[in-house]
Amino acid sequence: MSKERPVGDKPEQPRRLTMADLARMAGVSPITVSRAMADSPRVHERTKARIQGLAREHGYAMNVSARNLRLRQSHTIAVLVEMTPSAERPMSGSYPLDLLGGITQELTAAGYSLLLSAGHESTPGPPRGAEGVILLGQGAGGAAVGEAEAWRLPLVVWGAVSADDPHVVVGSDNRGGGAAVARRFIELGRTRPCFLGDLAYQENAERFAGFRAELNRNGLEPLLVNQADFTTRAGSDAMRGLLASDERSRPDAVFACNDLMAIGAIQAIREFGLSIPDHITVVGYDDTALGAGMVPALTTVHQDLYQGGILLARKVLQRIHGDEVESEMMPVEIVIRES
Amino acid sequence: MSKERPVGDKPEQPRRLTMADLARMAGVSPITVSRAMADSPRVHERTKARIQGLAREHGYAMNVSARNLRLRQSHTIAVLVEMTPSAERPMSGSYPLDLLGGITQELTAAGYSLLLSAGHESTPGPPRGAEGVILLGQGAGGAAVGEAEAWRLPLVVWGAVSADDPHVVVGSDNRGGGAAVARRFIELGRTRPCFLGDLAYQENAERFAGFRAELNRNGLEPLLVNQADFTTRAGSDAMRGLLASDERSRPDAVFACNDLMAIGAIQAIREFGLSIPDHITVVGYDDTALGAGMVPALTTVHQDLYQGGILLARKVLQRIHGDEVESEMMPVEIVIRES
DNA sequence: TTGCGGCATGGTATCGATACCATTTTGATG
DNA sequence: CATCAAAATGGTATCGATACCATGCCGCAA
Repeated sequence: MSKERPVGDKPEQPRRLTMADLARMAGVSPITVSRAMADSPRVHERTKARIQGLAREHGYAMNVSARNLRLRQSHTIAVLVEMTPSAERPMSGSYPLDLLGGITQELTAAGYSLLLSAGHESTPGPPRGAEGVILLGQGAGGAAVGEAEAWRLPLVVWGAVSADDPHVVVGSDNRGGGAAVARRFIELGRTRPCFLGDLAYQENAERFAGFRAELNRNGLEPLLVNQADFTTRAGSDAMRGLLASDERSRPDAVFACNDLMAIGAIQAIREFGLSIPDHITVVGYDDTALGAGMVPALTTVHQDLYQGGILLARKVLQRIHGDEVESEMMPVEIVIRES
Repeated sequence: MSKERPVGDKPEQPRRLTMADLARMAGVSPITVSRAMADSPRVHERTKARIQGLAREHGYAMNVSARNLRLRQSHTIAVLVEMTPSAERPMSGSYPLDLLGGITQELTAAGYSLLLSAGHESTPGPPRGAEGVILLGQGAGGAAVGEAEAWRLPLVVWGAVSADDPHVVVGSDNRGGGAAVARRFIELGRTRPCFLGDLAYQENAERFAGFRAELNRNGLEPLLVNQADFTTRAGSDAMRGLLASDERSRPDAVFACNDLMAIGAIQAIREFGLSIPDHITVVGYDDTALGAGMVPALTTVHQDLYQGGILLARKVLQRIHGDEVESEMMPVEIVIRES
């Protein structure tokens, strides 16, 4: 006897297939269908195959809400991205997108979904039903961290890794990147290295720290140009200032805290009539497509952001499963090109 | 009598607050709590306030799965992003991220969540439980569209808008952008315009079409340099080729299909010893931060991607509500700077 | 033939929120 | 004070999938 729908909620749709429907078709009970779909060993292979076949044939899609309700879980991770206008933050370029790629890959592989939220929303609570949170954008220093932490959910942050930070942070090895650049300069025999960038940002501070430490080990002290902006224009301006000085004290090696500034610096140097890399060598950071396509191709520090995303995802999942998780630094690699 | 949990699923957690709990605390029935939380007019203001107060005080968070199950909806939109390695596709930069920003804003405002998926996953079906799909990345031409369409869900695509396309597409007015650049060149009195870009991409083809049509109306015919790559290097190379030709036929105005190529072209022109914009004027497309920060600052065509995201979101929601929806072109605007 | 362990499967209750319909309460008017 | 409409609230069933426990069935040893 076909049951009329006693609840008149939405009589429009033809009502999607349920496990009960499949069960009727296969001549088994709903619970058996459930087991078959979960590939449980408690169902005979023959039955299982038949049911799975039927499911595929009729395009059965499981109702996630029902499953999640029964299982008391959502299989969902929230990713919060602080998307700010671009001018003020170093969050230029597609870097969050690369991270997202890695996160997506790892989460979907684990059967989880990714719920995206933008920062500064009016929602007071955590994104609906998320089991964990990944925070992208302003590192472990910003206000968003505190807010996210208040939700009492497993939290992982992308940013600058520091030992005394209580959060689980994944970030690239900024210090190591700086050191690698320093080593490169030393190999090239440069003696008047210079750093361009704003130390107010934790990441830049780390890069400079690594850079300086390595130089000091070799008896050198870098010149620091604290430049607040992140644009090519900022790079040019800063560089022009340096070039104006006495030839004897003029830098012969410039480490810019990102590719944009490095490109600006290169422009200024060439306009000034000096050659790259003969007179001055320039190294950037980020390995953007832009720097790679330039003439001369930019030497830069590459961070594998996709891999970073994978790591972030893996760590939230581990925290959800109750494992202890530590912060981690991604190795970076200096890509030597023409500058 | 306190009920023991008959099902021994997960005895660990302290079990989150439910409406029934709130109901007990407030001395009302669960259904009243439900109404109060939904701000229904069927509950006395006094009661409503009391219940909402309790909820806030105890940090009550509604179980989304249960709600969605009962309501037969998920309040979730899937966003598919075709994230490809970057070298080959024009999807450079942060443009999908800007779109995502707009989408997020509009969806969360409407009480919907955004489920992010990366392209080329092994998942055969639509993202779990989504009510609609937004496709970002390869426009209405790629393979992903067909796949997404097979899911029978309301679908909206970002890409090149064309009249004969059966899909709902949102994209910027590429043709209009091209025309605007043409008008600019004509205003400046240029007579030998040139277009740099790969017409294999629908968007570029549109830009060229608009550019050419407007020039033709003024008795001019643009030179087309079909360049397959999208990098600055490609821009330089193409430009060097043009500069090598006879001075009489050398272009005096270059429209590059994106900012990167425009920048490359500018580099080549300056290396060649010509001045910008006196000898040759250059216009890009996209209005990236990069072009804006350059010296000389790049004149370019700006598209409001954030607004585009809002539009995409709005259209899926409309389709979900059963409204007829048409494709739409976003207006673009030429930003005149120094090049 | 009888008894028993193990495998395959089914019945029933449950996750938490909400629609439908019923019931109680309130307020207003004759 | 009685009567009735409107307002406020509650009981019960339900969304779809799954955990627990029970049952039916098989073959094999005694």
